[in-house]
Amino acid sequence: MTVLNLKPILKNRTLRADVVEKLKDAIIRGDLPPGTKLVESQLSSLLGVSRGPLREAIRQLAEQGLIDNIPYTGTYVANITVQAIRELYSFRTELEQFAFKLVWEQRDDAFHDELTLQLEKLSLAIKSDAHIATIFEELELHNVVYKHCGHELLQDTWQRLRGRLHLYFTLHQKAHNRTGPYINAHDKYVELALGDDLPAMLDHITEHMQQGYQKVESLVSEIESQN
Amino acid sequence: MTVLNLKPILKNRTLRADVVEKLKDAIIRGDLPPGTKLVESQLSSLLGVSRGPLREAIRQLAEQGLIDNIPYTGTYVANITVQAIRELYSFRTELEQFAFKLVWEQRDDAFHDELTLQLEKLSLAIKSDAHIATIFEELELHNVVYKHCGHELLQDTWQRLRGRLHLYFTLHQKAHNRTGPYINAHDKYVELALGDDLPAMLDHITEHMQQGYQKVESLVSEIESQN
DNA sequence: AAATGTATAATTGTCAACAATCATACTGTT
DNA sequence: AACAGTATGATTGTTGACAATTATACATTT
Repeated sequence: MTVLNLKPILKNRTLRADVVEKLKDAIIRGDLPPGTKLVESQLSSLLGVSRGPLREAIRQLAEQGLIDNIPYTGTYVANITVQAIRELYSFRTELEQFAFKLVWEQRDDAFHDELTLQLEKLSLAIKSDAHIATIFEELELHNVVYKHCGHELLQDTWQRLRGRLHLYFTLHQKAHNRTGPYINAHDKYVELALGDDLPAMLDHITEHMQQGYQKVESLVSEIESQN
Repeated sequence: MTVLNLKPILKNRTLRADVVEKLKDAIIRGDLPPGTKLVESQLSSLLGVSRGPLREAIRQLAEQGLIDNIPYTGTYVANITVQAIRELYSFRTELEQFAFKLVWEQRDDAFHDELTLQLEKLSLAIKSDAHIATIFEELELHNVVYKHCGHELLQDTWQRLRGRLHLYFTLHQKAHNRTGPYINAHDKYVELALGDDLPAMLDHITEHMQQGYQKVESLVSEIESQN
């Protein structure tokens, strides 16, 4: 052999998986706003793929809740509703409290280091006014906790939420040209996460999520005024 | 018009949806045991459908976690692991506690009636030794709570868990020829659910789930002994 | 005999044509 | 003019054929 073929390892090997990734990114980044109709023939030619794999990708994303499909009628980027945002934040609160209860007794050096590193990355992104990066790094910070729980079901559930959360952050950022978290919003979070007071951590999560909700609340009122 | 055409309302109108339903049922009822390889050509001819819709159905079920798909290799009914069962029960505890916190202040007559009715159905199924029906009715009982929360995200998450839970119950029943819940196991549950003591209800859920886990624990040890 | 390489068969991935359904614009009727 | 009915076009659903990949069995080499 001449060279190692790393493609199977580094790249998604099926067109379907590529399409899922690309579509998900496009939605999350706001390139395909909520409500956009996704016409199969257009999308398939745009992505250079036939309709077969595209349709399979659509099934996956529909199951993830990022798009809505109505048989014989069409596929649409999932609409944002006030209820959906509220539900996301209340559910996320429960999920993350559960995550901390699980992770608390098995926190180790790796957990400490990753959390600290991720906080630095987030701070840097905020300071640099790198809005898109800021959204990503904030989600990555919370992801550290879920990753260390050793609870696959919780992890999967979090991943499903993460996509929609990312979308809300992006839309909010686009609408107001300012990103979500303020500079010190996560300092106390990490401090408590590495401390000894679990009840205090759980309380802070409730508070943290409410603050997060406050920030996207302007998005909520805009949606409400559209009716 | 001669007669109302109710087909579009009562029936899934796409082959894909039919296949999803049929495959899900077959897995949940234990007709396709965990680990079974699902060969597309075989399944499609068995179901009288071409491979297109079948593959789309596979994407949906894979996203729901009922089957595992390895590109270019094959699709398998998801294997049961000890970890998966433990995770399911711990996660379910959190989920149902959240559900009761949500529903508590908005319980009404409909909630009361449905819960009572469902308890009767469950009791009848148990008394009649209707094992398959018993599994269904027990899940339906818990479903009443989720239905009344008005929280779609929670509801969706519960539905995803429900399939796997149903499968575990079925496998346990098949292995030991006895069904899960004992005759009075849900009496206290419903009594507390209709009462005034939320903390007591939450505590009972923890206990209830632990009892449920005890019942399928024999399934766990069997799986473990297979290694 | 064990390990390596190769050919074959089985299976999955992809595609393009065809059928079924829906939405729109148009026509005709009251 | 408003409404119902109809025809047309666009879009989704379905199918069978073809390409790419993998796994198995077999042959070859050490």
